[in-house]
Amino acid sequence: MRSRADNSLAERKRQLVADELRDAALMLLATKGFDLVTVDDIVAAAGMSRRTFFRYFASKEDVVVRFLADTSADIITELAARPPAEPPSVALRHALWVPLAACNDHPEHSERARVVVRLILDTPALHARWLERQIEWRTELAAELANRRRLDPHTDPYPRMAAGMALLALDTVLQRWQPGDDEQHLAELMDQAFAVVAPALDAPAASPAAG
Amino acid sequence: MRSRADNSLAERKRQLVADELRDAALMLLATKGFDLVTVDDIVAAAGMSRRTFFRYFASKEDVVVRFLADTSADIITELAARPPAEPPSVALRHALWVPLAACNDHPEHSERARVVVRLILDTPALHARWLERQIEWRTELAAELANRRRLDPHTDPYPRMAAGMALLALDTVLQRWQPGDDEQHLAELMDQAFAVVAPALDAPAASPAAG
DNA sequence: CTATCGGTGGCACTGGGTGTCAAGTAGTGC
DNA sequence: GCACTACTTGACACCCAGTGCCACCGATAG
Repeated sequence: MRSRADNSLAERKRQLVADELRDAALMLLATKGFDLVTVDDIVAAAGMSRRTFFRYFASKEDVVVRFLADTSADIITELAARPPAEPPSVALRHALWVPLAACNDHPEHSERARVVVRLILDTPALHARWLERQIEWRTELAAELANRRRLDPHTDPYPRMAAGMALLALDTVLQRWQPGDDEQHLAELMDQAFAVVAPALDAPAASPAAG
Repeated sequence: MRSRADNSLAERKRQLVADELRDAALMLLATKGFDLVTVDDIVAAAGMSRRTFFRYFASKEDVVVRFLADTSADIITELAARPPAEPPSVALRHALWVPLAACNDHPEHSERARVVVRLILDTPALHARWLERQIEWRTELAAELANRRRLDPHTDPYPRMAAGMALLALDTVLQRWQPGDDEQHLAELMDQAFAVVAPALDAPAASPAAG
């Protein structure tokens, strides 16, 4: 029995089909708008059947959101790899930078990523799915933060809120991402966003009975 | 021509129909789960036609989310009514308390609100719509915060992020809302959540060139 | 050559959501 | 009583997203 994650011929063929569908979908959706493109339009452009599309993507939203989410899955492992003594704001800033750095590695990929970000932020249905995905990251980041500070994630609100603030910073950067921005400008936006939340991220542990 | 917001007989009849649909929907959805109940089930329980349901609610999600969102619409006016000299953390805490206070005014309403909150947090589709609604509040809160501090919301990330942190605090409270909690316990949760974000909310204005 | 296995397409079906139209129900003026 | 108007409702047809099912096809193993 072959694993699903190996590099066999079958697996590469699957990846090829997925890429073809994704490219056709992103091209159509970005140009014509999300709700003006049907799945039939996408599969017609990709030369495949409607049924095949749903074997590779759970929904029409999924093909868009996953394009960004896949590159963002490494933020948790990056946070876990940061030195334990590092202040939370610094560790989180490095972790959240991973997906942006991945985008900037290839300029043409970066440009398409920016267009997809715009599409997501401007389409309510996509924005909702995007936030839904962020909820998962928030939970995982919170678990890692709780582990770092030896806090109980069920009684202490800090880990979950710190993770939420970090993702809020990412959201702010994406919101302000302009067409001409290079990697350095993106880094500046990131620094500005984290400068806002850093006082809360790095604040000493609050007294539990603050009421 | 009559206004849509007046208290005419026709308007009260409309409200009656909307309440009937909402009650039937919430009862079914909360007990059987969101995706195990069809719109046909709801309208059958309410004794109305499928078409009528969609005249009163934009979607199956809408009937659930609006139940909470309607009581939460006043947070912006409350923020605008707070004294200008008040620190952002205090003003926002008071604004975000409005919907929770509205819930606690009537215990039986509060109990149903808690059940609906659970339903939303546990149903991905509903959670996504809920966050989507929060984005609107964030934008309005950000505008009000920018107005308070004489900041340009297009160049300064603070207003939008401060609004996001406040909503993050609300989310944290809702997440930790337990069956037996009275108003005082809810206030404590709120204080704990705002204690985490307060250092960022009330931090002095950062230098624009923080990169 | 055949059995099997993974991928594919066709097809029917459920369910959310919309446009349209005929019918019913008030209120108003005559 | 009658016509006119405004508003609401239900029924029907329709579009589209998403799923279950089955037949088919190509590659590979025996």
